[in-house]
Amino acid sequence: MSLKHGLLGLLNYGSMTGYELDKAFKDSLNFFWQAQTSQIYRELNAMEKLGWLTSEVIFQTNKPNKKQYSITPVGRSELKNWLNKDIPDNEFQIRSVFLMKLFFSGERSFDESVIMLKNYKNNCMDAMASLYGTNSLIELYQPYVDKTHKAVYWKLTADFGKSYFKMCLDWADRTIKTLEESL
Amino acid sequence: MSLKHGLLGLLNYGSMTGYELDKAFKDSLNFFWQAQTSQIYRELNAMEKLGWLTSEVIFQTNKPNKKQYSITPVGRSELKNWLNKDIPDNEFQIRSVFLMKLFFSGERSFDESVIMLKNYKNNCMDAMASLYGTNSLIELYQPYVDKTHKAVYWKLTADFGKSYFKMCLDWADRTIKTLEESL
DNA sequence: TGGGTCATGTAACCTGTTACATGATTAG
DNA sequence: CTAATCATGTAACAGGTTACATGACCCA
Repeated sequence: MSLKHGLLGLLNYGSMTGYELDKAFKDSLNFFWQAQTSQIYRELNAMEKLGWLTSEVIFQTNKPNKKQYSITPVGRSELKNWLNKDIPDNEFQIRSVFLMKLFFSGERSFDESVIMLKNYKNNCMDAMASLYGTNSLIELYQPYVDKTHKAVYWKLTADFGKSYFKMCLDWADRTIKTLEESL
Repeated sequence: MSLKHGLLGLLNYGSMTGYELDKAFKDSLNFFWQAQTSQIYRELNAMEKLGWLTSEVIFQTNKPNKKQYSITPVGRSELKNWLNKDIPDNEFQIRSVFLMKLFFSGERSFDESVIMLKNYKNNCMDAMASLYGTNSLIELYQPYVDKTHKAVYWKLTADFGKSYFKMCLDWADRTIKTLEESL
């Protein structure tokens, strides 16, 4: 149940509509968690039923009406609880279609494997580039987060990403060499 | 649809029962893909309906009967097809409850964050240790894989894991230091 | 006599994905 | 005129998780 808690964490910074949450989510948590817009709306409904949120309809002229969600005390204590609960071991596991394909690459040609690895490198480079762009996002959102030092944690997650993709690129280079030498 | 293809890949090495597949899966693919036993049985049924597999009941005395699955030509071509199909971009994304908690760690104390990071390090060390154990598994399974060089790809995926967990440990050390200095 | 191995599942549930629907306003 | 932004969803499906069920054999 992490998507719910991610939304809870964002609403803890301030009340927002589903639409705004969707954008905030995609600007911040998206690098380590993904969610479809439709899923966000569904979860917000469920969370309201759980009593974690309340909603208020805001009428607008010239624009569609909107529904603003606010975190409740119950929601806030749920967030703290979740934060301090141990993460189960299986949450640390890797899930990678890419590695699964590599595992079975004995079933195809050397060239096809190398093409996949080169595509992989391109993906990593793109992901890394977008992480270097988060610095400006962090500054953009900083005023909305009450205590400034909280942004430190955002930066730490971004650092993880940078280290991760760098490691992937290095590994891919070594792997391509290993394959070339095994010919 | 990667679990189906993982099972297909294993059955491509030789016919097996659900029970044997479950064990082979957990000995090999488990580091980058996870599946419950019940899910494996369910998927085998679905794959048979798709015509990717055939099954044959083997009667046994003193032991429960078993059902052996064999890959069909359709299944084999599905496997090759899947291997050479491009991996969609979203398959490269990270999903990490751990990073989500770190992101929101401004909501809790410094000590609690550090405890989480130390737990994380322990998890990484365990995972790394179990990867160093795969070498013997690779040798164990090698006779079952027709062409010996296929084990190269298994080793490459294990190398990824080792690099990954090493990177995680280094990052966690740096992160703990950063947090200590920010006090 | 208790726990591990062998062997196969069902049912309910939760989460995530894909496709679709609507419709006004505003900036280039 | 056309694309983006604002704003909220529903429905169907796919995939993964959890809990439960059964029962014999074998070894310590």
